[in-house]
Amino acid sequence: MNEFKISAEDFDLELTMTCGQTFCWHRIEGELYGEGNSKFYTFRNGEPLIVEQQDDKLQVRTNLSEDEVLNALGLNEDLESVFSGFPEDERLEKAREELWGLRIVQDEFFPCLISYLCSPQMRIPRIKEMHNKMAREYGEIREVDGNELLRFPTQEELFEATEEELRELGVGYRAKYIVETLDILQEGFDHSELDSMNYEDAREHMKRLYGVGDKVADCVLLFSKNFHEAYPLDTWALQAVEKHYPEHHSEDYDEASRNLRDYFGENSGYAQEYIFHAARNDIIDV
DNA sequence: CCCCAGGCACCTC
DNA sequence: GAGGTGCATGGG
Repeated sequence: MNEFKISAEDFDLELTMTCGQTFCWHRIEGELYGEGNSKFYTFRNGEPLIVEQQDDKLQVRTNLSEDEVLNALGLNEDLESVFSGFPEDERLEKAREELWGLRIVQDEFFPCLISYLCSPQMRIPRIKEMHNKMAREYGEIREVDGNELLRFPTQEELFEATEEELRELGVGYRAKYIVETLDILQEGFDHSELDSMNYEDAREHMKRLYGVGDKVADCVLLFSKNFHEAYPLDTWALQAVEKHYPEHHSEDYDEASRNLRDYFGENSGYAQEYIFHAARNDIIDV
């Protein structure tokens, strides 16, 4: 594997990996949502990618290109200009101070989708457990530098899983979401078609997948398809909106989503991440 | 034992 | 299209 450094200003690797947006990255030595070192890995196109932060540089081991690494970590984005595009906003400003360096990753579509299919009525650490169990059972354990790295299964590999087997892994009623969605994917659902769509069409297209509603569609579009205007509205996010942005709140998902995208603009997904994480960490109250 | 968790599909009306 | 309901599993 190649080894190189890339500059990573305005970037907090630890925060980005552990804030709950991604289930596709893993901590080497330790649990992702627990204690451990500050070295993380994932796979892209079956290639391992290992990253460690050293101040404002990243130490990288991979055969992927530097561009692919930058893209995976959301580093090909100027964080300052993302924030300068937001309206003046007290809570966002506070979240910015506390969480500066948090970036939106770009995971691979398939593992991202399957993780979020598991997310309904589930706590974040347990979604991660499910992701890891599927990786162990249907993916690959690859040894790199004496570490056992988990590669999530490909679409074809996971297609072999039955609903019953998945239930035995503990994913509950979400097993049906996974097998039904895999059928639709195998029948020719091509996620690259999303790339040429506008956001609202893309969200509707995503909802053709079984188990994908507005919220899951938004997460997958935001964290794997570069739709930074997507503003995932889960129970936390919606509570925060109701309390702090009552003028944008609505019980209707589409309406609230439109209000928030109108208010925060083309990078409203970044606003969501900062506000969501701040709310969950008592930086701003809900 | 009860409650709820980063919702969703499906059924009424 | 709006509103109600069942859903697997584990932890508080």
